[in-house]
Amino acid sequence: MAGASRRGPYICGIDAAMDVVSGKWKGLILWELNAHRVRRFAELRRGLNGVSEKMLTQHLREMEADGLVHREVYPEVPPRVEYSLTVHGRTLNQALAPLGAWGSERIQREGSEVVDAAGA
Amino acid sequence: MAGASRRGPYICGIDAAMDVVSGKWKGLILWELNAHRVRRFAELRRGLNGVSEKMLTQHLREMEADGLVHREVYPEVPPRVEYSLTVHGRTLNQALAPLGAWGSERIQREGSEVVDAAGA
DNA sequence: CAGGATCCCTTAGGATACTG
DNA sequence: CAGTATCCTAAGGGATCCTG
Repeated sequence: MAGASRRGPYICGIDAAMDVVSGKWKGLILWELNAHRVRRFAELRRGLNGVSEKMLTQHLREMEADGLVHREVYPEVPPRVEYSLTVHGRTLNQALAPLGAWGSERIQREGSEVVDAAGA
Repeated sequence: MAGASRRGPYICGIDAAMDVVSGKWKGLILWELNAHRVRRFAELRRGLNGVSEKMLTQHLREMEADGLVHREVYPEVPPRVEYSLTVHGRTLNQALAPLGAWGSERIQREGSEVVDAAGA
């Protein structure tokens, strides 16, 4: 599968986590599913403004394979599929929180000087 | 510049943080510099087994531009350059810690069943 | 509605050779 | 030693069309 996770031998935890999170929309999908608990395909598409059907499907499938997302199919017509986070998805979201905070701070001070506390 | 950070408008903190961390070796560089405090180019290369000179330079330059890494050049011969983390680099490392822990746990249970606590 | 299939473009990543 | 320059491949991402 194209774009699937490596699942290869990892050097460290960051490595393994990044492997699972890398992908243009995965962070947002996590965010969306965490905020709404349950979302349908079309709802997610609207939430992730600009994502193509292919990419959304692909990311969703990878995240499902990685055990982050649960996919519930209702055998109805018209078809209905609901996505939600698994417990792993939720713990990942929590682990991501500090990083999100760091990023937010970074956005705040965008443009200000960059400190240097290197060797000095 | 190829592979440079977007620095574009970010949707959320995760987005901004991921932008700065994405890159095959950045996590490891952060790790190396955090562990050793100061590293020379060749030392980093050895630490990051398999990285090419080009990629190491490229990543280092991007991280420098992002204010994560400090580059100290000693005008000697033979040339000597020392890399270290800035305070931003160190806080990023701290923000990354929970994610690293999550990834480590994930590696541990590799192969075990993937829980499903979705809609149920 | 949800998504599979296909084609195409852009980007990340890497090998190698050369230089201050 | 610490890069820079160049070339190449692989993977990520996306548009569009088609189907259960």
